[in-house]
Amino acid sequence: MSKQKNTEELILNAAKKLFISHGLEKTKMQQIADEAGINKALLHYYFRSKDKLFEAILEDVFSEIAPILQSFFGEKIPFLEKIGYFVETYIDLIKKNPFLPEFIFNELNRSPKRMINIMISVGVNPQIILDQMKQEVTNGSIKDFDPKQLLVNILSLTIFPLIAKPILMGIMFENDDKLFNQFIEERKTHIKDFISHAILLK
Amino acid sequence: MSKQKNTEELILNAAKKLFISHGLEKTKMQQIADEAGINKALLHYYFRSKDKLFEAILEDVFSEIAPILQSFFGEKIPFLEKIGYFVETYIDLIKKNPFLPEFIFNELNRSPKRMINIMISVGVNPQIILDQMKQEVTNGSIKDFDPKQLLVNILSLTIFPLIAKPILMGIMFENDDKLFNQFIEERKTHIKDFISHAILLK
DNA sequence: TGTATATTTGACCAATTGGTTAAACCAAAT
DNA sequence: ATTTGGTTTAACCAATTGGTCAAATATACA
Repeated sequence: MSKQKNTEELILNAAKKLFISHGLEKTKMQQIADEAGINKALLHYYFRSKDKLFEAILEDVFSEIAPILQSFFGEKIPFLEKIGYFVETYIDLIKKNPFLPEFIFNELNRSPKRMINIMISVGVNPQIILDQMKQEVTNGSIKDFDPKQLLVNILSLTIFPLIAKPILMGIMFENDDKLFNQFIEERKTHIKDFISHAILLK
Repeated sequence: MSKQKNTEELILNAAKKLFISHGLEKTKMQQIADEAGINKALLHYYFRSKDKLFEAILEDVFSEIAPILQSFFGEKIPFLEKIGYFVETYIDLIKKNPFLPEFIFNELNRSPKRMINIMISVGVNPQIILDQMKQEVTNGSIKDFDPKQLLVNILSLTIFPLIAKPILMGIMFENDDKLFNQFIEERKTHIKDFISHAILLK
């Protein structure tokens, strides 16, 4: 079977797999060709250069992440629910794509401007959620913390442990993947609890 | 002037500057030689290979960070003070060496085992601070959160914003360095406040 | 001064890598 | 069957890069 799919898709799949797990510079055009089972020149035939191919992958990856970011930054659901939902969907996304955090982080430092543009084009606009937090403060439902600090706290608590997986694994979980996964799973509720205790006015 | 210092130090300084700001693979031996004002072959004369040279820099960098980690993970000072001290010294360290987080993070993903060994050899042992937290819980001075979650929270809140500087700058601070620095400076007290509110029993 | 030892240099090498090109292949239309 | 157009391939190229080496230079020592 697998009568041979669309060659372009063959390339995209191979490139995605390798770019995400090894990054831009460590992934060689020859590797992508091998992974796709085709000739190297074909890569240049379909996509002009390595950079163009990489960019195609970037867009593809971000179209996957976009909905999560949009619901977090944009939708008008209650604040604490929003946090819980964000933590949960983000963690699940990373579980399915373990190399995503490193990939995004590397790309972010390689060309920040491009990434920021993608973020913005995908609907990331902190103003809405910042306003929402200010509202909650004047409501008297949460303590008077700087909304920007609060926003960064949420992102930190959610994203950092996944980025720092290797070091945490080595130092706190004896390199046991199961233990680490359980820890992350528990985090889904812990982060919401922790933030609730920190900001809720009794 | 500059009668020419010890050649070895010349190399180490040049290599440190370039490795830290551009990473291992993007830094070329020729660049290091140019930066040091010497011939490329001399690099191989003093340090056998690029890897050996890089390792020397790694050790150097970590000897700078070691004291901070040791006082956080090791010393027996009161818990909240410890957090405040850690946040403050860590942020100040990064302000002096802006490329350190990216450098460490990259190296961490490049060869986690080596980094973990360095960490351990430098005195990072989470058991002590975890025990300290358990103690505080049984004391009844802080709420009954899982100490591991708490530890990761502290690290996340402190380290993540510095790692994520480019994206935060672009999305929340209009790429204004001054604004961002002020935000980070305020974080020194905010993190301690935030954690206090979250874990302290009234 | 002459000689051994350590340092420095320029030229060179082999491997890797992104990219190019001319020719071969193949399916559909004439 | 032949032409035509897109597709695929093998061979090749130029640039980069970590590393080597023999010769040159400086330094110390007798």
